Amino acid sequence: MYAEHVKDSKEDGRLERGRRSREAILEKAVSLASVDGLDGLTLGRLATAAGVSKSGFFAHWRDKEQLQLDAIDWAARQWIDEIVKPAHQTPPGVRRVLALHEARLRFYEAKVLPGGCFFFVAQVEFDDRPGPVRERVAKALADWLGLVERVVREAMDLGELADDTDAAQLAYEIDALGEASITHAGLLGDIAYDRARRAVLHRLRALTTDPALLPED
Amino acid sequence: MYAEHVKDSKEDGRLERGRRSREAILEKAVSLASVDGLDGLTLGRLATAAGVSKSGFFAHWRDKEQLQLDAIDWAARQWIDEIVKPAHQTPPGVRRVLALHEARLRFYEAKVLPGGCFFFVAQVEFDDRPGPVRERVAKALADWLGLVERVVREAMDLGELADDTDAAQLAYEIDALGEASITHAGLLGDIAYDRARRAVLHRLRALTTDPALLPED
DNA sequence: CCTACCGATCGGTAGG
DNA sequence: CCTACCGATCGGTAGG
Repeated sequence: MYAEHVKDSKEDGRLERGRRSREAILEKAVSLASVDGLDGLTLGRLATAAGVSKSGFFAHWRDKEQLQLDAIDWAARQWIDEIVKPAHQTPPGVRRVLALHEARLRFYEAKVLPGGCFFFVAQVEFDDRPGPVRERVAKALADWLGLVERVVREAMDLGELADDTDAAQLAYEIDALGEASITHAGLLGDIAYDRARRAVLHRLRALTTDPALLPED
Repeated sequence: MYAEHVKDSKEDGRLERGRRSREAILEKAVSLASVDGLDGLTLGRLATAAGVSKSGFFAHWRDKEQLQLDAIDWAARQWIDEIVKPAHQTPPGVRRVLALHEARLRFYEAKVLPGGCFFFVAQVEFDDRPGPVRERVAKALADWLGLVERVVREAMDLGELADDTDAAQLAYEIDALGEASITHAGLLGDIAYDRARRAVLHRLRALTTDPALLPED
């Protein structure tokens, strides 16, 4: 770290410029891939969108697959910053379960990414294609489901959800109801987001020991 | 019709051969598109898979978009034959609602299409891309949701589902829970199909006036 | 010898 | 339906 800093100073901020360039390219890559997918994302269009030359990529990434892997990591950090962290401002328990789902739907509705969700597109592309990209996408999905499941268990431990709640099953349902809202909203209208919201709210109302913790419809 | 028949006889079955070739190509197209999408489907690979030359397509279709539109129609007929019709052997009511969902999951599990579901991939590709393909995909989704909703209303009319059931909301939830099972199963394992099955079963058990109509877990 | 790029072009393949 | 091609663009790499 120290060595890097010294070197960077001597060479007039080249490393720092490189790092910023890299982050800017990844942000564009995630944005474009949310529409066209990780394969539909071409280096030529990404270069144009990021304002660099095509060959400039190969100073940062060996090949397209390395770019795809780093884009997944960038999108995972965005997911944490934009969805997981805001939801953790809500107190633990059944309200935090709902807050996670609603933060996700707001992320979609606000069109933070033009295609709605990077991970959804990546999952559909790579669910049946072996390789390191698939493994990274699978890990991201498992991490998200694991997080939802832990927040559900927390609510059970606090006595806010019934003891016999199947946490993994509920995590699947919450994720499914959220995922489908993107394509349904895109094809049939924004009412899909309300459907996704009410589906989980009603599910939680049926499972909670204290309905007063949850909002009305 | 009569004129076509006469012409066909005269020309030694050419029209009939053309029709069969067309159907065989569409079947391959839907199969390949279920994995790589309607855009990922390239004419070169489709030609090889169907055992025809690339230029042979242009005897049947003006351009790639025409092929995509016909592939959607072919997949819609397959959906009716493989899912809707079998489910209609179950008596109307809450049991038929569940039968529709389970027929769909069996269609996925049996890998009738190698990618699982043609429509799911097409929806994700075209939900944010204007044009005639998008309109056809949107219509297919609306038709399916409309069918599920009508079967739900039928169950309400028969007194098997609560009077205050929101049929369109329930149709959204059933579709969402089914759709997500494909990517979840592909990335994390077949348990996703069981999760999708149990989610809808439990949802219907909570809404039915006669739990004896539904199976145990 | 390093980095972060540039303009130009490699061998192949896309839809038509 | 075939061979034979087109304009363009793909992922990736050359020298400077």
